[in-house]
Amino acid sequence: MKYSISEVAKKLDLTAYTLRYYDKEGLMPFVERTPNGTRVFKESDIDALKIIECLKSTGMPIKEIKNFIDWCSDGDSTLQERYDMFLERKTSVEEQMEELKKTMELIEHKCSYYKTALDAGTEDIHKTNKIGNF
Amino acid sequence: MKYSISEVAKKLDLTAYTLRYYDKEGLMPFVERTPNGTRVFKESDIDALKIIECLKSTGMPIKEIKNFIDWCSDGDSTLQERYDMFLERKTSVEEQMEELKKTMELIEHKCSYYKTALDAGTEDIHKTNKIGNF
DNA sequence: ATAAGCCCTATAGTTAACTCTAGGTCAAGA
DNA sequence: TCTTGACCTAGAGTTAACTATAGGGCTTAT
Repeated sequence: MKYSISEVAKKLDLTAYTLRYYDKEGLMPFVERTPNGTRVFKESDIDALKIIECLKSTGMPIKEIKNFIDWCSDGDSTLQERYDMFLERKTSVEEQMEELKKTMELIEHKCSYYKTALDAGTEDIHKTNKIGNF
Repeated sequence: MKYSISEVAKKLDLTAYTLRYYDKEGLMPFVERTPNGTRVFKESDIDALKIIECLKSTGMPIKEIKNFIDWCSDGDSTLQERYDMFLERKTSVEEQMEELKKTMELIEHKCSYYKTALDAGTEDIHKTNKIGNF
């Protein structure tokens, strides 16, 4: 099955602009073209784009994702680099999860703070203790 | 206890530039000044900045954080808005956690993919099945 | 009293990741 | 044939969030 750029954009919830931008940045060297230059995406290209989106969602900048794509093109000699990169991504995601957990605790604290204030009709209910007055 | 802008920057792992930028964007209307204009931070200002950092870490843009700060200045009439905002943040963080979990699964899959390839010395070990060739 | 070191404002510059416009090609339908 | 609509490139514009510079003011140590 083959897809046009706008079909892929819809599938991945991106715009065609974004996909062309990724291509320009060297993230999609594998996508083939018709003789007149139109991009033709195959199933495996979409899989690769899903990995790219995955890496992006870990906060990895596009230039670093390009390194990975280049390594992929370079073949088996870069297996170690790619393995190390994913291990590093794993660590990064773990840290982000920890960070989010802490954020969640503060947010939940604020939710109950405002619930109490709302029930009382005033924030003054909290003003007796010194912390958390925001 | 009072603090200078650079002391606060160090405490919160930000730069003085960033703090002045926040101030310019209206995030710190509560910070007092000496007669000649120098900012003087008190403990409660630092607490407020921690909340701002917390909101920022949920992905909230500075302009929306400013809305919240404005509501805080407006007093009890905005308690509902502030409560709703934190509930919304809570939902957002929950979604981000879900997203990160999915990301983690893919990353871990890639880790074992590359571990296997590395042990075999070649990525070809995976080439028999059609998916996941990246 | 003068230089160092911190503070200030206003404003310009940077970076990442898009997002859009202009100008053009090509294929299919009325 | 001619128009519509999808595709293309090159390059300009946008936005958020800083980051830095220029020019100036206090305070403190030599």
